[in-house]
Amino acid sequence: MHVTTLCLGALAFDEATGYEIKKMFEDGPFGHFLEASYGSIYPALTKLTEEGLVQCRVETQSGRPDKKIYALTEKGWLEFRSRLQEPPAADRYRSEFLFVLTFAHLLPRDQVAGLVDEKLGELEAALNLIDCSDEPDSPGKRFVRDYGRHMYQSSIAFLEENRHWLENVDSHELSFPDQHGAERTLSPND
Amino acid sequence: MHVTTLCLGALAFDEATGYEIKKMFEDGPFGHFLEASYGSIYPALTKLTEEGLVQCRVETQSGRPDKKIYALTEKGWLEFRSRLQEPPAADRYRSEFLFVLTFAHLLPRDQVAGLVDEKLGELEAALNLIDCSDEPDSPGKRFVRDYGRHMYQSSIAFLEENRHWLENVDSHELSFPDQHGAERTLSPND
DNA sequence: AGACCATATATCGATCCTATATATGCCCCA
DNA sequence: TGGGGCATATATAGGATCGATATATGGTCT
Repeated sequence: MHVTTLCLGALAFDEATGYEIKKMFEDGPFGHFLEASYGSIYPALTKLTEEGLVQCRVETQSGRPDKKIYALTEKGWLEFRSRLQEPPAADRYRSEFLFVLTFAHLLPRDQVAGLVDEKLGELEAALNLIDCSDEPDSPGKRFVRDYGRHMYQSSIAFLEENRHWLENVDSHELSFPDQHGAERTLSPND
Repeated sequence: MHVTTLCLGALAFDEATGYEIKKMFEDGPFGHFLEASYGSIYPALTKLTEEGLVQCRVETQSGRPDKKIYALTEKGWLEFRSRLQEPPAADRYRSEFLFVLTFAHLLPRDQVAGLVDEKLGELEAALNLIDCSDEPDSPGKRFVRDYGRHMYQSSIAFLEENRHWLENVDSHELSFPDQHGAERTLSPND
């Protein structure tokens, strides 16, 4: 799904500037499950304007660059509804946290505990952000927000209940294996 | 985190070809939480070879391109352990599924139900894939696998228990609003 | 006073993905 | 027995996207 489609979705809620659209991917309705950078949003808005799917109204400001407020045209509205029909791509989850934990046996115990603590803090903060956000004004928004809260809570619960499996292990394989990783491991018992 | 680091991690398990590394991001130990394409893996392996972090052994084959089997050097091993010390970037979750559901009120009821059904199918398939995979040989691998299973189960549970909030709504706002999305909505009651 | 953050647009370079090219053997189904 | 599709295996061109930075100023915090 192209960034232009995401921008159409953002503008389907209300007219907005590029800056405000970016914030929708942080705090707003798309927070926690979508991201887009200025480097993709601004070119997308330019392209949408050229295609007649959005229109731009300029508000002059002093001290800051002029505000360019974008709004859907009727053509853009129809185009967005058409794109919503297409099957969405598969969800993607990228976690360097889990990547590092995969190699917990190569790290000192304290560091593993620190990583888990930090992740728990992030998850709590994200949960808090959800609960402080505006009340959703549509069933879709509500559903998505509740889904996010559920998943964060579930993640916290798992980490708290299972972290001991990572932190209470004795063996730490810290040496370079003779041939390759799977063949030979070293532990304090060797 | 750079793809080169991910490749070092893959080779920390065992020597492998580029093709096999790619599979590790689908079925293998990194399945479900990391992705990398050929377009990034092959250049990464070339770069790692130039830097002396991995070495390459060629096995000739008939009918297929020669197998290039890559293995960590001791320098690569030390480099990988060093990179594991660095704090991992924040997790990223991208869901076009949730994006579309945010606009559930713009879609026919059947289509919403279809999307949820399809997502449930994907989640069940992913769960099944985890349960069919090899037994993990390290606490880290086991933890990560169990985390994945937990989150898939949690997602399934939420969708089954809450889908009715999306599917049993009456109002569908299908027209282009006069000014912009937030100002005026149409429903059968208007 | 000074540091930093919010506002606001814009772009360069690096990174990464998607799609494709190439080549062949195997399995399945008709 | 033929054909389609899939698995194996490397490689790259082109496009999409991100991260960092530039610019400018007013407000808040210390």
